[in-house]
Amino acid sequence: MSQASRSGAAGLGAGLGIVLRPEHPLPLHAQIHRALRRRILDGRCPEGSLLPSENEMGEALGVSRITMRRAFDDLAAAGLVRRSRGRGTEVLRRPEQRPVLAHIDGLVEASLVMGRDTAVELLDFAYIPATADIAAALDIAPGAPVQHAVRIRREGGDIFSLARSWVPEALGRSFSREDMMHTPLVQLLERAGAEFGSAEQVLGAEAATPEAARALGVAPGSALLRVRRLSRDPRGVPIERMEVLYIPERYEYRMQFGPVKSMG
Amino acid sequence: MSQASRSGAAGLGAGLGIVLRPEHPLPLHAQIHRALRRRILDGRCPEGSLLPSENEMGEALGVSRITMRRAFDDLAAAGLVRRSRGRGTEVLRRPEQRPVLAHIDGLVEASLVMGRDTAVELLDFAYIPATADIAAALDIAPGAPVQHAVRIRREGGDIFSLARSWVPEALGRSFSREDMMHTPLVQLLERAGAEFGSAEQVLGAEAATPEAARALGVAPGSALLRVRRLSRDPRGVPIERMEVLYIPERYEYRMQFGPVKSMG
DNA sequence: CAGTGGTCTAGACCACTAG
DNA sequence: TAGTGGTCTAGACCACTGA
Repeated sequence: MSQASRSGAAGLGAGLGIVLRPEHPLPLHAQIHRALRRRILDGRCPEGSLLPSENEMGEALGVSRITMRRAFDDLAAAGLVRRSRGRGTEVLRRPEQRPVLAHIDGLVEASLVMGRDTAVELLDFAYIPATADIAAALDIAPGAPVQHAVRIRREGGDIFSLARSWVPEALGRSFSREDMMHTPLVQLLERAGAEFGSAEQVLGAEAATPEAARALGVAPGSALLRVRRLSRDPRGVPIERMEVLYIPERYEYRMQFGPVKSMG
Repeated sequence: MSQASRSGAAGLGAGLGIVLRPEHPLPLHAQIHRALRRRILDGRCPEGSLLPSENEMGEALGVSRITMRRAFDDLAAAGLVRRSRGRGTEVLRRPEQRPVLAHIDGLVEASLVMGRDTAVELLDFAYIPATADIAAALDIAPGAPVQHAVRIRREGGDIFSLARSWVPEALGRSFSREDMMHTPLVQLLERAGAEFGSAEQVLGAEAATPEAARALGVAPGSALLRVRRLSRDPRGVPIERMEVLYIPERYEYRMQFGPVKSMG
Protein backbone atom coordinates (compact mmCIF):
# COMPACT_ATOMS: atom_id res chain seq x y z
CA MET A 1 0.00 0.00 0.00
CA SER A 2 1.29 3.41 -0.87
CA GLN A 3 2.07 6.04 1.72
CA ALA A 4 -1.06 7.94 0.83
CA SER A 5 -4.35 6.22 1.40
CA ARG A 6 -7.73 7.33 0.26
CA SER A 7 -9.82 9.14 2.81
CA GLY A 8 -12.76 7.21 1.51
CA ALA A 9 -11.43 4.14 3.24
CA ALA A 10 -11.52 5.89 6.60
CA GLY A 11 -15.14 5.06 7.19
CA LEU A 12 -16.98 8.07 5.86
CA GLY A 13 -17.50 6.63 2.42
CA ALA A 14 -16.93 8.38 -0.85
CA GLY A 15 -19.34 11.15 0.11
CA LEU A 16 -17.48 11.78 3.37
CA GLY A 17 -20.81 12.19 5.08
CA ILE A 18 -21.64 15.36 3.20
CA VAL A 19 -25.29 16.17 2.69
CA LEU A 20 -26.31 18.78 0.14
CA ARG A 21 -29.39 20.91 0.09
CA PRO A 22 -29.80 21.24 -3.63
CA GLU A 23 -31.78 24.43 -3.57
CA HIS A 24 -31.74 27.15 -1.03
CA PRO A 25 -28.60 28.57 0.46
CA LEU A 26 -25.32 28.25 -1.37
CA PRO A 27 -24.32 26.92 -4.78
CA LEU A 28 -23.55 23.23 -4.70
CA HIS A 29 -19.84 23.71 -5.31
CA ALA A 30 -19.68 26.15 -2.38
CA GLN A 31 -21.52 23.75 -0.08
CA ILE A 32 -19.09 21.01 -0.99
CA HIS A 33 -16.10 23.30 -0.65
CA ARG A 34 -17.18 24.43 2.79
CA ALA A 35 -17.90 20.92 4.00
CA LEU A 36 -14.57 19.60 2.78
CA ARG A 37 -12.69 22.56 4.25
CA ARG A 38 -14.19 21.87 7.65
CA ARG A 39 -13.26 18.19 7.43
CA ILE A 40 -9.70 19.02 6.46
CA LEU A 41 -9.21 21.65 9.16
CA ASP A 42 -10.52 19.51 11.98
CA GLY A 43 -8.52 16.51 10.88
CA ARG A 44 -11.26 14.22 9.65
CA CYS A 45 -9.38 14.12 6.35
CA PRO A 46 -5.87 13.40 7.57
CA GLU A 47 -2.87 15.19 6.15
CA GLY A 48 -1.32 13.31 3.27
CA SER A 49 -4.40 11.25 2.52
CA LEU A 50 -6.07 11.32 -0.86
CA LEU A 51 -9.62 12.51 -1.26
CA PRO A 52 -11.97 10.44 -3.38
CA SER A 53 -11.60 11.12 -7.07
CA GLU A 54 -13.75 13.68 -8.82
CA ASN A 55 -15.84 11.03 -10.51
CA GLU A 56 -16.25 8.93 -7.40
CA MET A 57 -17.20 11.74 -5.09
CA GLY A 58 -19.36 13.47 -7.66
CA GLU A 59 -21.32 10.29 -8.10
CA ALA A 60 -21.65 9.80 -4.37
CA LEU A 61 -22.98 13.32 -3.91
CA GLY A 62 -25.14 13.27 -7.00
CA VAL A 63 -23.42 16.15 -8.76
CA SER A 64 -21.55 16.32 -12.02
CA ARG A 65 -17.83 16.00 -12.25
CA ILE A 66 -17.53 19.68 -13.25
CA THR A 67 -19.22 20.77 -10.05
CA MET A 68 -16.92 18.56 -7.99
CA ARG A 69 -13.95 20.01 -9.85
CA ARG A 70 -14.97 23.50 -8.90
CA ALA A 71 -15.04 22.57 -5.21
CA PHE A 72 -11.67 20.82 -5.42
CA ASP A 73 -10.16 23.67 -7.43
CA ASP A 74 -11.19 26.18 -4.79
CA LEU A 75 -9.65 24.04 -2.06
CA ALA A 76 -6.45 23.93 -4.08
CA ALA A 77 -6.49 27.70 -4.58
CA ALA A 78 -6.77 28.10 -0.82
CA GLY A 79 -3.80 25.78 -0.37
CA LEU A 80 -5.64 23.03 1.46
CA VAL A 81 -5.10 20.30 -1.12
CA ARG A 82 -2.71 19.54 -3.95
CA ARG A 83 -4.00 18.04 -7.15
CA SER A 84 -1.80 15.73 -9.19
CA ARG A 85 -2.74 14.30 -12.52
CA GLY A 86 -2.79 10.54 -12.39
CA ARG A 87 -2.45 10.51 -8.62
CA GLY A 88 -5.37 12.23 -7.02
CA THR A 89 -6.20 15.09 -4.70
CA GLU A 90 -4.00 15.08 -1.62
CA VAL A 91 -4.78 16.77 1.67
CA LEU A 92 -1.87 19.05 2.50
CA ARG A 93 -0.27 19.50 5.87
CA ARG A 94 -2.54 21.12 8.39
CA PRO A 95 -1.78 24.80 8.28
CA GLU A 96 0.62 24.73 11.21
CA GLN A 97 3.02 27.36 10.00
CA ARG A 98 1.53 27.64 6.56
CA PRO A 99 1.93 31.23 5.50
CA VAL A 100 -0.66 33.51 4.03
CA LEU A 101 -1.23 32.85 0.33
CA ALA A 102 -1.21 35.68 -2.18
CA HIS A 103 -1.29 36.13 -5.94
CA ILE A 104 2.08 36.33 -7.65
CA ASP A 105 0.64 38.67 -10.28
CA GLY A 106 -0.05 41.26 -7.61
CA LEU A 107 3.57 41.18 -6.52
CA VAL A 108 4.81 41.77 -10.04
CA GLU A 109 2.32 44.54 -10.68
CA ALA A 110 3.17 46.30 -7.42
CA SER A 111 6.82 46.33 -8.44
CA LEU A 112 5.96 47.88 -11.79
CA VAL A 113 3.94 50.60 -10.11
CA MET A 114 6.65 51.25 -7.56
CA GLY A 115 9.15 51.77 -10.36
CA ARG A 116 6.84 54.11 -12.20
CA ASP A 117 5.85 56.36 -9.33
CA THR A 118 9.13 56.72 -7.52
CA ALA A 119 12.70 57.72 -8.28
CA VAL A 120 15.59 55.37 -7.75
CA GLU A 121 19.26 55.96 -7.04
CA LEU A 122 21.77 53.19 -7.56
CA LEU A 123 24.31 53.15 -4.72
CA ASP A 124 26.17 50.01 -5.67
CA PHE A 125 26.26 47.50 -8.51
CA ALA A 126 28.77 44.68 -8.74
CA TYR A 127 29.29 40.97 -9.26
CA ILE A 128 30.46 39.41 -6.04
CA PRO A 129 30.98 35.86 -4.79
CA ALA A 130 27.85 34.45 -3.20
CA THR A 131 27.96 34.16 0.56
CA ALA A 132 26.80 30.90 2.07
CA ASP A 133 23.24 32.03 2.76
CA ILE A 134 22.78 33.79 -0.58
CA ALA A 135 24.11 30.72 -2.38
CA ALA A 136 21.74 28.52 -0.44
CA ALA A 137 18.77 30.77 -1.20
CA LEU A 138 19.54 31.05 -4.92
CA ASP A 139 20.49 27.38 -5.12
CA ILE A 140 23.95 28.02 -6.58
CA ALA A 141 27.45 27.07 -5.47
CA PRO A 142 28.90 29.13 -2.60
CA GLY A 143 31.36 31.64 -4.04
CA ALA A 144 29.73 31.62 -7.46
CA PRO A 145 29.32 35.15 -8.81
CA VAL A 146 26.04 36.95 -8.19
CA GLN A 147 24.92 40.38 -9.21
CA HIS A 148 24.49 42.53 -6.12
CA ALA A 149 22.79 45.92 -6.26
CA VAL A 150 21.95 48.51 -3.63
CA ARG A 151 19.53 51.32 -4.28
CA ILE A 152 17.40 53.86 -2.49
CA ARG A 153 13.98 55.08 -3.54
CA ARG A 154 12.45 58.50 -3.17
CA GLU A 155 8.91 59.67 -3.39
CA GLY A 156 8.59 63.40 -3.82
CA GLY A 157 12.26 63.85 -2.95
CA ASP A 158 12.05 62.00 0.36
CA ILE A 159 13.95 58.75 0.74
CA PHE A 160 11.68 55.96 1.91
CA SER A 161 13.46 52.68 1.16
CA LEU A 162 16.83 50.99 0.92
CA ALA A 163 16.88 47.85 -1.20
CA ARG A 164 19.46 45.18 -1.82
CA SER A 165 19.08 42.51 -4.48
CA TRP A 166 20.97 39.41 -5.49
CA VAL A 167 20.50 37.85 -8.93
CA PRO A 168 22.25 34.79 -10.39
CA GLU A 169 25.00 35.85 -12.76
CA ALA A 170 23.51 34.36 -15.92
CA LEU A 171 20.33 36.33 -15.46
CA GLY A 172 22.08 39.48 -14.27
CA ARG A 173 24.27 39.68 -17.37
CA SER A 174 21.17 40.26 -19.47
CA PHE A 175 20.97 43.84 -18.30
CA SER A 176 23.40 46.60 -17.38
CA ARG A 177 24.08 48.99 -14.58
CA GLU A 178 22.42 51.65 -16.73
CA ASP A 179 19.23 49.59 -17.04
CA MET A 180 19.16 49.21 -13.29
CA MET A 181 19.16 52.96 -12.82
CA HIS A 182 16.04 53.47 -14.87
CA THR A 183 13.96 50.31 -14.76
CA PRO A 184 12.58 48.22 -11.90
CA LEU A 185 14.42 44.96 -11.40
CA VAL A 186 11.27 42.92 -11.81
CA GLN A 187 10.73 44.43 -15.23
CA LEU A 188 14.33 43.79 -16.26
CA LEU A 189 14.04 40.18 -15.18
CA GLU A 190 10.81 39.69 -17.10
CA ARG A 191 12.38 41.31 -20.15
CA ALA A 192 15.24 38.84 -19.82
CA GLY A 193 12.73 36.05 -20.15
CA ALA A 194 12.45 35.15 -16.48
CA GLU A 195 8.87 34.52 -15.52
CA PHE A 196 7.69 34.91 -11.93
CA GLY A 197 5.94 31.77 -10.76
CA SER A 198 6.11 31.92 -6.99
CA ALA A 199 7.81 33.72 -4.15
CA GLU A 200 8.29 33.51 -0.42
CA GLN A 201 8.26 36.72 1.56
CA VAL A 202 9.00 37.48 5.20
CA LEU A 203 8.15 40.77 6.85
CA GLY A 204 9.84 41.86 10.04
CA ALA A 205 11.24 44.88 11.80
CA GLU A 206 14.71 45.92 12.83
CA ALA A 207 16.60 48.83 14.29
CA ALA A 208 18.53 50.87 11.74
CA THR A 209 22.23 49.99 11.64
CA PRO A 210 24.60 52.95 11.31
CA GLU A 211 25.05 52.20 7.60
CA ALA A 212 21.35 51.86 6.90
CA ALA A 213 20.63 54.97 8.94
CA ARG A 214 23.15 56.96 6.92
CA ALA A 215 21.72 55.77 3.59
CA LEU A 216 18.14 56.42 4.64
CA GLY A 217 18.81 59.64 6.48
CA VAL A 218 17.34 58.51 9.77
CA ALA A 219 18.70 58.20 13.28
CA PRO A 220 20.63 55.00 14.01
CA GLY A 221 18.46 52.60 15.96
CA SER A 222 15.16 53.86 14.61
CA ALA A 223 12.58 51.23 13.74
CA LEU A 224 12.50 50.01 10.13
CA LEU A 225 10.13 47.68 8.32
CA ARG A 226 12.02 44.86 6.60
CA VAL A 227 10.80 42.81 3.65
CA ARG A 228 12.78 39.80 2.47
CA ARG A 229 11.78 37.91 -0.64
CA LEU A 230 12.91 35.01 -2.74
CA SER A 231 11.30 34.77 -6.17
CA ARG A 232 11.22 31.68 -8.36
CA ASP A 233 10.22 30.92 -11.92
CA PRO A 234 7.30 28.57 -12.62
CA ARG A 235 9.61 25.57 -12.34
CA GLY A 236 10.87 26.63 -8.94
CA VAL A 237 14.29 27.90 -10.02
CA PRO A 238 15.33 30.93 -7.92
CA ILE A 239 15.37 34.18 -9.86
CA GLU A 240 15.99 36.90 -7.34
CA ARG A 241 16.67 37.49 -3.66
CA MET A 242 15.66 40.85 -2.21
CA GLU A 243 15.83 42.69 1.07
CA VAL A 244 14.19 46.07 1.47
CA LEU A 245 14.22 48.36 4.51
CA TYR A 246 11.44 50.93 4.71
CA ILE A 247 11.05 54.05 6.80
CA PRO A 248 7.74 53.26 8.50
CA GLU A 249 6.51 56.85 8.50
CA ARG A 250 6.75 56.92 4.71
CA TYR A 251 5.78 53.45 3.63
CA GLU A 252 3.46 50.73 4.89
CA TYR A 253 2.83 47.34 3.40
CA ARG A 254 -0.84 46.95 2.49
CA MET A 255 -2.67 43.78 1.74
CA GLN A 256 -6.24 42.92 0.93
CA PHE A 257 -7.83 39.62 1.91
CA GLY A 258 -10.78 38.37 -0.08
CA PRO A 259 -12.77 35.26 -0.91
CA VAL A 260 -11.06 32.52 -2.85
CA LYS A 261 -12.89 33.42 -6.03
CA SER A 262 -13.14 36.96 -7.35
CA MET A 263 -12.78 40.19 -5.49
CA GLY A 264 -14.90 43.33 -5.31
CA MET B 1 -24.39 56.38 -23.15
CA SER B 2 -23.49 54.90 -19.80
CA GLN B 3 -20.30 55.71 -17.99
CA ALA B 4 -18.80 52.37 -18.91
CA SER B 5 -18.34 51.62 -22.57
CA ARG B 6 -17.40 48.35 -24.10
CA SER B 7 -13.78 47.88 -24.97
CA GLY B 8 -14.89 46.23 -28.15
CA ALA B 9 -15.89 49.61 -29.51
CA ALA B 10 -12.39 50.91 -29.06
CA GLY B 11 -11.24 49.54 -32.40
CA LEU B 12 -9.78 46.18 -31.50
CA GLY B 13 -12.97 44.28 -32.16
CA ALA B 14 -14.53 41.68 -29.96
CA GLY B 15 -11.39 39.55 -30.11
CA LEU B 16 -9.25 42.46 -28.98
CA GLY B 17 -6.65 41.43 -31.48
CA ILE B 18 -5.86 38.21 -29.68
CA VAL B 19 -4.55 35.32 -31.73
CA LEU B 20 -4.54 31.83 -30.29
CA ARG B 21 -2.28 28.96 -31.15
CA PRO B 22 -4.65 26.10 -30.51
CA GLU B 23 -2.04 23.48 -30.00
CA HIS B 24 1.37 23.81 -28.60
CA PRO B 25 2.29 25.99 -25.67
CA LEU B 26 -0.34 26.93 -23.12
CA PRO B 27 -3.96 25.96 -22.56
CA LEU B 28 -6.36 28.21 -24.43
CA HIS B 29 -7.74 29.78 -21.27
CA ALA B 30 -4.21 30.64 -20.14
CA GLN B 31 -3.33 32.17 -23.50
CA ILE B 32 -6.43 34.32 -23.33
CA HIS B 33 -5.79 35.23 -19.71
CA ARG B 34 -2.26 36.28 -20.44
CA ALA B 35 -3.21 38.33 -23.48
CA LEU B 36 -5.98 40.13 -21.65
CA ARG B 37 -3.77 40.79 -18.64
CA ARG B 38 -1.18 42.44 -20.85
CA ARG B 39 -3.84 44.60 -22.52
CA ILE B 40 -5.23 45.69 -19.18
CA LEU B 41 -1.86 46.49 -17.63
CA ASP B 42 -0.61 48.56 -20.54
CA GLY B 43 -3.87 50.45 -20.81
CA ARG B 44 -5.24 49.11 -24.08
CA CYS B 45 -8.35 48.12 -22.12
CA PRO B 46 -9.02 51.33 -20.24
CA GLU B 47 -9.98 51.33 -16.57
CA GLY B 48 -13.71 51.27 -16.09
CA SER B 49 -14.51 49.96 -19.54
CA LEU B 50 -16.40 46.74 -20.07
CA LEU B 51 -14.80 43.80 -21.81
CA PRO B 52 -16.81 42.01 -24.49
CA SER B 53 -19.23 39.50 -23.04
CA GLU B 54 -18.29 35.86 -22.62
CA ASN B 55 -20.41 34.80 -25.55
CA GLU B 56 -19.24 37.56 -27.84
CA MET B 57 -15.56 37.17 -27.14
CA GLY B 58 -15.72 33.40 -27.10
CA GLU B 59 -17.28 33.43 -30.52
CA ALA B 60 -14.73 35.93 -31.83
CA LEU B 61 -11.86 33.76 -30.59
CA GLY B 62 -13.44 30.49 -31.61
CA VAL B 63 -13.59 28.99 -28.13
CA SER B 64 -16.51 27.89 -25.99
CA ARG B 65 -18.09 30.12 -23.42
CA ILE B 66 -16.73 27.89 -20.63
CA THR B 67 -13.17 28.46 -21.79
CA MET B 68 -13.73 32.20 -21.95
CA ARG B 69 -15.22 32.08 -18.46
CA ARG B 70 -12.10 30.43 -17.12
CA ALA B 71 -9.93 33.23 -18.51
CA PHE B 72 -12.24 35.92 -17.14
CA ASP B 73 -12.52 34.17 -13.78
CA ASP B 74 -8.76 34.09 -13.42
CA LEU B 75 -8.52 37.79 -14.21
CA ALA B 76 -11.13 38.43 -11.53
CA ALA B 77 -9.23 36.29 -9.01
CA ALA B 78 -6.15 38.39 -9.69
CA GLY B 79 -8.17 41.54 -9.10
CA LEU B 80 -7.86 42.94 -12.60
CA VAL B 81 -11.56 42.87 -13.47
CA ARG B 82 -14.85 42.80 -11.65
CA ARG B 83 -17.68 40.65 -12.93
CA SER B 84 -21.28 41.73 -12.43
CA ARG B 85 -24.27 39.69 -13.40
CA GLY B 86 -26.39 41.54 -15.87
CA ARG B 87 -23.75 44.21 -16.40
CA GLY B 88 -20.61 42.72 -17.75
CA THR B 89 -16.93 42.37 -16.97
CA GLU B 90 -15.39 45.68 -15.95
CA VAL B 91 -11.70 46.54 -16.08
CA LEU B 92 -10.70 47.73 -12.63
CA ARG B 93 -8.46 50.65 -11.80
CA ARG B 94 -4.91 50.17 -12.93
CA PRO B 95 -3.04 48.78 -9.97
CA GLU B 96 -1.70 52.14 -8.83
CA GLN B 97 -1.80 51.56 -5.11
CA ARG B 98 -3.71 48.33 -5.31
CA PRO B 99 -2.50 46.19 -2.45
CA VAL B 100 -1.39 42.61 -2.57
CA LEU B 101 -4.32 40.18 -2.74
CA ALA B 102 -4.50 37.21 -0.40
CA HIS B 103 -6.96 34.50 0.56
CA ILE B 104 -9.22 35.28 3.49
CA ASP B 105 -9.29 31.61 4.43
CA GLY B 106 -5.57 31.71 5.11
CA LEU B 107 -6.03 34.58 7.52
CA VAL B 108 -8.67 32.73 9.48
CA GLU B 109 -6.65 29.53 9.56
CA ALA B 110 -3.51 31.31 10.70
CA SER B 111 -5.46 32.75 13.63
CA LEU B 112 -6.73 29.34 14.60
CA VAL B 113 -3.22 27.93 14.57
CA MET B 114 -1.87 30.85 16.54
CA GLY B 115 -4.44 30.23 19.23
CA ARG B 116 -3.65 26.56 19.37
CA ASP B 117 0.12 26.76 19.56
CA THR B 118 0.57 29.68 21.88
CA ALA B 119 -0.60 30.81 25.31
CA VAL B 120 -2.56 33.99 25.80
CA GLU B 121 -2.89 36.31 28.76
CA LEU B 122 -5.74 38.79 28.92
CA LEU B 123 -4.53 42.14 30.24
CA ASP B 124 -7.69 44.11 29.77
CA PHE B 125 -11.29 43.53 28.73
CA ALA B 126 -13.98 46.20 28.80
CA TYR B 127 -16.70 47.96 26.88
CA ILE B 128 -15.65 51.49 26.14
CA PRO B 129 -17.00 54.31 23.97
CA ALA B 130 -15.61 54.19 20.45
CA THR B 131 -13.07 56.85 19.65
CA ALA B 132 -13.50 58.71 16.41
CA ASP B 133 -11.14 56.54 14.38
CA ILE B 134 -12.40 53.25 15.80
CA ALA B 135 -15.98 54.33 15.13
CA ALA B 136 -15.07 55.27 11.58
CA ALA B 137 -13.31 51.95 11.00
CA LEU B 138 -16.13 49.85 12.45
CA ASP B 139 -18.77 52.03 10.81
CA ILE B 140 -20.62 52.79 14.06
CA ALA B 141 -21.52 56.02 15.82
CA PRO B 142 -18.69 57.75 17.69
CA GLY B 143 -19.06 57.05 21.38
CA ALA B 144 -21.04 53.87 20.82
CA PRO B 145 -19.81 51.07 23.06
CA VAL B 146 -17.20 48.69 21.67
CA GLN B 147 -15.55 45.70 23.24
CA HIS B 148 -11.87 46.44 23.74
CA ALA B 149 -9.42 43.73 24.72
CA VAL B 150 -5.68 43.70 25.29
CA ARG B 151 -3.70 40.51 25.44
CA ILE B 152 -0.19 39.19 25.16
CA ARG B 153 0.91 35.91 23.63
CA ARG B 154 3.70 33.60 24.65
CA GLU B 155 5.41 30.81 22.85
CA GLY B 156 7.39 28.56 25.12
CA GLY B 157 7.09 31.06 27.95
CA ASP B 158 8.50 34.00 25.97
CA ILE B 159 6.22 36.91 25.19
CA PHE B 160 6.20 37.70 21.50
CA SER B 161 3.12 39.82 20.82
CA LEU B 162 0.82 42.45 22.27
CA ALA B 163 -2.60 42.61 20.64
CA ARG B 164 -5.48 45.02 20.94
CA SER B 165 -8.89 44.35 19.44
CA TRP B 166 -12.10 46.31 19.03
CA VAL B 167 -15.38 44.52 18.31
CA PRO B 168 -18.86 46.05 17.89
CA GLU B 169 -20.88 45.61 21.06
CA ALA B 170 -23.60 43.41 19.59
CA LEU B 171 -21.01 40.91 18.42
CA GLY B 172 -18.88 41.19 21.52
CA ARG B 173 -21.76 40.35 23.87
CA SER B 174 -21.94 36.90 22.34
CA PHE B 175 -18.89 35.80 24.29
CA SER B 176 -17.38 36.50 27.69
CA ARG B 177 -14.14 37.57 29.23
CA GLU B 178 -13.60 33.92 30.12
CA ASP B 179 -14.00 32.83 26.50
CA MET B 180 -11.44 35.42 25.49
CA MET B 181 -8.88 33.94 27.83
CA HIS B 182 -9.04 30.51 26.24
CA THR B 183 -10.14 30.88 22.64
CA PRO B 184 -8.81 32.95 19.73
CA LEU B 185 -10.97 35.93 18.90
CA VAL B 186 -11.44 34.78 15.33
CA GLN B 187 -12.89 31.51 16.55
CA LEU B 188 -15.22 33.28 18.98
CA LEU B 189 -16.47 35.53 16.22
CA GLU B 190 -17.09 32.62 13.88
CA ARG B 191 -18.89 30.79 16.66
CA ALA B 192 -21.06 33.88 17.11
CA GLY B 193 -22.11 33.52 13.50
CA ALA B 194 -19.86 36.18 12.04
CA GLU B 195 -18.34 35.02 8.80
CA PHE B 196 -15.09 36.47 7.51
CA GLY B 197 -15.51 37.71 3.96
CA SER B 198 -12.70 40.21 3.47
CA ALA B 199 -10.10 42.18 5.37
CA GLU B 200 -7.64 44.99 4.88
CA GLN B 201 -4.28 44.71 6.55
CA VAL B 202 -1.40 47.14 6.91
CA LEU B 203 2.05 46.14 8.11
CA GLY B 204 4.47 48.67 9.46
CA ALA B 205 7.08 49.18 12.14
CA GLU B 206 7.32 51.39 15.18
CA ALA B 207 9.50 52.05 18.20
CA ALA B 208 8.16 50.54 21.41
CA THR B 209 6.35 53.07 23.58
CA PRO B 210 7.06 52.83 27.32
CA GLU B 211 3.73 51.05 27.86
CA ALA B 212 4.25 48.58 25.04
CA ALA B 213 7.82 47.99 26.13
CA ARG B 214 6.66 47.19 29.65
CA ALA B 215 3.98 44.77 28.46
CA LEU B 216 6.33 43.03 26.05
CA GLY B 217 9.37 43.06 28.31
CA VAL B 218 11.62 44.88 25.85
CA ALA B 219 13.58 48.11 26.00
CA PRO B 220 11.59 51.25 25.22
CA GLY B 221 12.31 52.41 21.69
CA SER B 222 13.15 48.97 20.32
CA ALA B 223 11.82 48.17 16.87
CA LEU B 224 8.48 46.36 16.71
CA LEU B 225 6.54 44.91 13.79
CA ARG B 226 3.00 46.28 13.69
CA VAL B 227 0.01 44.62 12.00
CA ARG B 228 -3.28 46.48 11.73
CA ARG B 229 -6.35 44.78 10.35
CA LEU B 230 -10.00 45.48 9.70
CA SER B 231 -12.12 42.41 9.00
CA ARG B 232 -15.54 42.42 7.36
CA ASP B 233 -18.27 39.88 6.79
CA PRO B 234 -19.21 38.83 3.25
CA ARG B 235 -21.55 41.80 2.97
CA GLY B 236 -18.84 44.26 3.93
CA VAL B 237 -20.00 44.95 7.49
CA PRO B 238 -17.01 45.47 9.82
CA ILE B 239 -16.52 42.67 12.31
CA GLU B 240 -13.27 43.36 14.06
CA ARG B 241 -10.45 45.87 14.23
CA MET B 242 -7.06 44.63 15.41
CA GLU B 243 -3.62 45.96 16.10
CA VAL B 244 -0.79 43.64 17.02
CA LEU B 245 2.77 44.51 17.94
CA TYR B 246 5.36 41.78 17.53
CA ILE B 247 8.87 41.41 18.88
CA PRO B 248 10.74 40.95 15.59
CA GLU B 249 13.27 38.50 17.03
CA ARG B 250 10.44 36.12 17.98
CA TYR B 251 7.93 36.54 15.19
CA GLU B 252 8.01 37.30 11.49
CA TYR B 253 5.12 37.60 9.10
CA ARG B 254 5.44 35.03 6.33
CA MET B 255 3.61 34.99 3.05
CA GLN B 256 3.69 32.79 0.00
CA PHE B 257 3.01 34.05 -3.50
CA GLY B 258 1.78 31.63 -6.09
CA PRO B 259 0.00 31.36 -9.42
CA VAL B 260 -3.62 32.38 -9.58
CA LYS B 261 -4.77 28.80 -9.70
CA SER B 262 -3.54 26.12 -7.33
CA MET B 263 -0.31 25.91 -5.45
CA GLY B 264 2.33 23.22 -5.18
C1' DC C 1 -37.30 43.22 -22.43
C1' DA C 2 -32.78 41.48 -24.22
C1' DG C 3 -28.31 40.60 -22.57
C1' DT C 4 -25.16 39.47 -18.89
C1' DG C 5 -22.73 36.55 -15.78
C1' DG C 6 -23.62 32.31 -12.30
C1' DT C 7 -24.57 27.61 -12.13
C1' DC C 8 -25.06 22.90 -13.57
C1' DT C 9 -25.13 18.97 -16.68
C1' DA C 10 -23.36 15.20 -20.04
C1' DG C 11 -19.85 13.80 -22.71
C1' DA C 12 -15.29 13.70 -24.78
C1' DC C 13 -10.17 13.50 -25.36
C1' DC C 14 -5.67 13.99 -23.37
C1' DA C 15 -1.27 13.50 -20.28
C1' DC C 16 0.18 11.64 -16.53
C1' DT C 17 0.73 8.26 -12.52
C1' DA C 18 0.36 4.13 -10.53
C1' DG C 19 0.62 -0.84 -10.27
C1' DT D 1 -3.55 -0.81 -18.35
C1' DA D 2 -6.78 1.47 -15.39
C1' DG D 3 -7.62 5.52 -13.10
C1' DT D 4 -6.60 10.30 -12.23
C1' DG D 5 -6.86 15.19 -12.97
C1' DG D 6 -6.54 18.92 -17.04
C1' DT D 7 -8.87 20.70 -20.83
C1' DC D 8 -12.57 21.70 -23.95
C1' DT D 9 -17.18 21.51 -25.97
C1' DA D 10 -22.47 22.14 -26.44
C1' DG D 11 -26.41 23.14 -24.28
C1' DA D 12 -29.49 24.54 -20.61
C1' DC D 13 -31.74 27.30 -16.87
C1' DC D 14 -31.49 31.03 -13.63
C1' DA D 15 -30.97 35.90 -11.35
C1' DC D 16 -29.85 40.06 -12.22
C1' DT D 17 -28.95 44.52 -14.80
C1' DG D 18 -30.08 48.06 -17.80
C1' DA D 19 -32.76 50.50 -21.11
